[in-house]
Parts: sequence; structure tokens; C-alpha cells
Amino acid sequence: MRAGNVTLYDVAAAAGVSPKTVSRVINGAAGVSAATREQVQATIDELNYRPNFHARSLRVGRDEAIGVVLESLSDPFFATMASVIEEQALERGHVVLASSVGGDPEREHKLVQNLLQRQVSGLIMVPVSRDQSYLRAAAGQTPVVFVDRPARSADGLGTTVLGDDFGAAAAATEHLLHSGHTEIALIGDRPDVYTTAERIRGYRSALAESRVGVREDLIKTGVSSAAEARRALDELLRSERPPTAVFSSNARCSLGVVPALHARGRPDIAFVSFGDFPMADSLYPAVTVVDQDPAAVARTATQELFKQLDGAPAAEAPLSLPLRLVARGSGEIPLAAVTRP
Amino acid sequence: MRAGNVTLYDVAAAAGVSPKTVSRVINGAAGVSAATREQVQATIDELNYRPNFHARSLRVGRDEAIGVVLESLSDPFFATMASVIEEQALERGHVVLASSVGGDPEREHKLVQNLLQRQVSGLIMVPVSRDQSYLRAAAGQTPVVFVDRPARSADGLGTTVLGDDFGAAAAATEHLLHSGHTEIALIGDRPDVYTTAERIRGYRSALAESRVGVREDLIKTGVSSAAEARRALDELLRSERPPTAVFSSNARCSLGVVPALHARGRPDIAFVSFGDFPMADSLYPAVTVVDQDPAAVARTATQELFKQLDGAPAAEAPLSLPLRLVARGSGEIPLAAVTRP
DNA sequence: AACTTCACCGGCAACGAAGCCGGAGGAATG
DNA sequence: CATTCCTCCGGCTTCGTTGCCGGTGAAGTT
Repeated sequence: MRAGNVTLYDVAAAAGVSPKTVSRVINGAAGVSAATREQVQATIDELNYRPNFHARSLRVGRDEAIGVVLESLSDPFFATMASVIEEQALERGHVVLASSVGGDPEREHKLVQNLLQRQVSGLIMVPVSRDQSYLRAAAGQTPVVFVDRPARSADGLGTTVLGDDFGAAAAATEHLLHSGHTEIALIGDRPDVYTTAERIRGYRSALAESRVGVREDLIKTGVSSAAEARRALDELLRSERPPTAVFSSNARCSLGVVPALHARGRPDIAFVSFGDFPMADSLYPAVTVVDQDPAAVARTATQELFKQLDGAPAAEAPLSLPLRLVARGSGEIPLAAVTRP
Repeated sequence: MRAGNVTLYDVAAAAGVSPKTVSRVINGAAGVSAATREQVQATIDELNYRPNFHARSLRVGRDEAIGVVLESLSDPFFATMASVIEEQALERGHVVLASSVGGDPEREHKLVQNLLQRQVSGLIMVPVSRDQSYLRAAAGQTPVVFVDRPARSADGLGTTVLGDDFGAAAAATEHLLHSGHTEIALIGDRPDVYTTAERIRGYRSALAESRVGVREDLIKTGVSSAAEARRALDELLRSERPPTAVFSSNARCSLGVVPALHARGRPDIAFVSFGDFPMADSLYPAVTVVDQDPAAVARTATQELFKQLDGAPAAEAPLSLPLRLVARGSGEIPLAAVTRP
């Protein structure tokens, strides 16, 4: 009854069979008669034997778990992605070992390296650091799926699943332009983040298309938390030529912009958020968003990983999922409704 | 340059030393001259050697990672807990392997068992199933900290860190009573969940204290998603004697109740949410909540775990953290303001 | 009767790393 | 000069499991 250091060998001794037979039983392998299988199973239960995963993985050369490394769990986008991946993986019998990098690029390397050293069966990750070439060492060993953004310096190392950031950002900006706005501010993350860069590109492209100049002073980047977003918005509103519409390039920023708009008593300013978030449809006005559909991204990512686990090669071109604009009110406020202070 | 199957033995051969010396170098152990250490390190870098964690853990009998099993990442309470735990653990050099049970009690056993079989250094978990006695097998081997609710049939198996659910629920209910409400509905999870039970108990206690009878038809339990919460609220509003105030026993439910109140055009109904959520202060009316302070819970939990890792015994009594009520508006709507249909 | 076939089972070695001990060599000590 | 001591290092063994092979006995085949 002492601790869990019961080994396969102990079970074998107690059951009067060889360790190999016990191994066969716990792995459901053939070559064991029903009688002995039952008998061995009984002593396993009796001794409360649990196989040592490290020993197994060492021998087999694979950990059956799959690794997941996301950016941040405080972003609803990644949080639901994590849930969906876990759900899907478990259905197939894989346990998920997840971690998040929390905005620290060094942590990505560390965490991924750690999972790789555990020889996980597969890896789903959001590439946040500026270089994933370190994955080259694991090439061919471990299937990898990149989500949300492509990896850098890691061609052919895995499949990529992402949303159409450029297109959707352009559509969102056009949406605001259609309501008459021309002074459209953008609040977003660091521009060296792929998704942010693409969304800014879409924003600029839409403005250029409709012959509205880009006002650089209306672009606030490097905003990585709700608190900073709040400050950025305050700054914009206090400027000489404040914007009449705001485009937030991610949900985390929106979580700061919306409260700030409310606190400032400016529900009249048009607003579109890239990325949905809880309560967005219960606010006043309800928030118009680009729905990134994290569940869909997660589903295709896991399915893509499973394909690779089943021997299929990694898709060479990134899988780009279409995003749709969900008009709820805040993005449809006409220019005329904006009260100039 | 072929894959990552470079072993310690390969490094030893290339560096012209024994495997043992290489082992000493990668573990920073004493007994190696600066010269050879440097030389070994050089060939490690050259061969791009990475130790095999399974082999190491098998030999050492411990995985330096710490395991975390939470209920659901879609609940902001658990999501921020996960973030904080990870942050803290990494500071101390531990990688976190996280999973969530997603409301399935069987998954808890499976996931925890899995982490235990990996011989993680420590475990932080939300006990969701009705029995954690299976942890007895790991007793003394792996320090465990239970968060959010106590374990069952697992006395002395670990420390428990939780919030004062009973007291805070009673306070929230009293808060509504003070505004004149007597028909206060409760929407919550399954009552066999400890926290839910405690909160219902607090609710009942407050009603009894102030001599307001408990109307059983106003208590909707077994509500485990936002969608179900929405339905539950609809049902309440359609009843003959609808409530004038609603108390949601967790954030997940609130995420359904609030949109439903808005959709029904009933911002006049008083509302208090157990558990804060993003945007709660930007809604109209802003939502009065019981702040569970997940970050504080997570911090004390990890610190408690670290204490145990450093040899301290598990605290016998649960650590109960005080919770505070954050009045924002929705909970202070007076009875008089409610428009009877 | 001699042979193949098959289901069932056991022995041995190996996965990759660390623990334990022992040994060589130089410096310090008597 | 002999002895002790300490530093640096290597060999053998072990962790718990599975892969590879080989063996045994009963049943079926010619």
C-alpha cells in the first residue's frame, strides 16, 4: 500500500507471469489468452499499478500527448482556441499539454523546446517570436501546425492555419468609410506582429482605395493591454483633430477601448473591433466586430495535425479562413451622429 | 545534421570525454574543470544536443514541470488563474503543463492521472468530480493544491485555497434586499458543485435572516452555459410572478443573463453577478459583481505549492480568501424602478 | 508418425540519462 | 620522501518499459 512505485515487474511477479506479458495486457496487444489477461488485469487493479509514462516514452520514443503553445489566455480568441483543441484532441485519445507565452518571445522558444524534448506527438503553436528556425532540428520528427500567423524562417516545417487578416481589416475600414467617416483611428498591437501588420495593411489599403489619406497620427500601435488601449484612446480624443471612428485591431485592445469610450461618454464614436469578445452584443451600442471564429481555426488546425499524424505531408500553402463582419451597431454610426466637442 | 536524436553519448564521444562528464556539464554539477566544461559545452552547441527529458525524468524520478488542471478556459475566472499560475511558476523555473476538464468529471481523473504518471513536481487543480480519493495513491509523492473548492474524500492530501463563497453570496443577496427587492431569482450551476452549493446556501441564509421567504421557483440550477442561462432567464421572466432582481452564481451564467436582459429590454431588473467578467463595467447598467480575484487565488495557490515543494507540510485548514462586492449600478437598482409589465 | 502451423508466452537487450563509487594525478602536509 | 587530501573524471549499474526474437506445446496436415 505504499506509494505509486509499483512497477510492471512487481505485477508480473505477483501474477506469476513475465513482465512482457503484463506489458502486453496494459497495451491491449495480442498474444495473451483471455484467462491470463483477466488474471493479470486483476492483479494490476489489486496492486493499483500505473505505468510510468517516462519509461514508456523513453522506450517508444514518443509521448502520445500533443503540445499546444498559445499567446495569451486572457485573450478570448486564444482561450476558446485552447478549449476547442483540447476537446478535439481528447476525442482522438490525445492528452493536451498547453502553455502560453504571455507576450514574451523568449518563452516561446523555451516552451516549444521543452515540449519537443518531451517528444510530443504533435505541436500546435502561435509563432510569436521573430524566428522559428529552431524548429528545423525537429523537422520530420514532430508534425507542427502554426495558427493565427505564419512562422518565420521555417518554410516547410509545418502547416499554417490563419484568418484573412488583410481582407477583413480592409472590409472593416470600408465599412466605416461607408458611414461617412474619414478620420478613422487604428489602435493595435506591435506592428512586428504578423496579424497586426496585415490588419494595418488592410486598413491603409482601404483608405487608399477610397482616396482618403492616411493620417499617421491616428495610428496607435504597440498597444499590448487593455490599460494601454485606454490610454491610447484618451490621447486620440484629446488631440486637435480627434477621430470620428475607431478601428481596434484586436480583442484585447477592444477590451480597453470600449470601457474608455463609455467612461468618456462618447458612445457616438463609431467603432469596429477585430475579434469578437463576450458581451460585445450587449453593450450600448452593441459592438460591430470582425468575427475571427477561433473555434473554426482550432478545428482545422487539429484536423490538419491529425492528418500529419496519419502520415500525410504538411500542406505547403497556408490555409486562410474567411472572416466575416458582424454589424451590431457601433460600426454603423453615421458621421453625422458624432457630436463634435 | 540529421534529426534530434543526438544523445549524451554522442556528445561524449565527440568531445573525447565520458558520458558522465557531459551529464555533469548539462546539470551544472561540480567536478568538472573550467576548460573541459567549456569544451563540452562547445560540442553540445555544435551538435545541437538536447537532453531527452523522458530519460532524465525516468532516472531522477521526477518531472520538473508542474501540472495544472482547471475547469474551463471559457470562464474568465479560470483563464486568468491559468495565466497567473504560469507566470509565477516560470519565475521559479517550472514549466506548466495545463489542461482543462471542460465540465466532464471523468476527464479530471484521466488528466490528473496522466500528470501524476508523468511524475510532475506538483499539481494545482480544481476538483470537479465527486471524489478525489484516487489521489491517495500519490500521497506524499506529489504536493497538491486544490483551488476554488475543496476536494472530496481526500483529507490531508493537499492544501486548499478558496474564496468565501457563502459569505459573499449572502452579502450579494443582502445587497439586493437593501434595495427593496424580495423576489430575487438565482441562476446557477449544478448544486452538487461545491461553490454553487455554498453560494446557494449564502443566498438562502440572507433571505432567511431578513425574514423573506425563499421562493423555490425562482431558483434555477443546473445551468452550465451562457445559452442555458439565457433560456433560464426567459423562463423566469415569463412566469406569473417574475423576479425583480437576479443573482447569477457564476460568471459563465452572467455571460448569458446579461445579453438576455438586454435582448428582452429589461435593464430595469436588478442584477448581481458572482464573478467579474470583461466589460462588466462598460455595460448599461454597469454590472455589480462579487470580485473573486482569481489572480489572488492563483498567487496564494502557487505560493502554497512552492512551500510544499520546499518541504513544508500541506496546510491542514483551507485558506479562505475574502471576496468583495463591487457596486457598479445593476445591483443598486431600487425596487421602485422596476417596470411591471 | 513426422511435419508444419499457430497461439501463447518468456528472456534479453535497449531506450538515454543520472547515481554511486572508485581511481588517477597533483597539491598540501607531516 | 611518504602520506593525506582534494579535484577531476570515468565505469558500471539502474530507472521502468517495450522491441525483437526465440521457445513451448497443442492442433492440424500430409
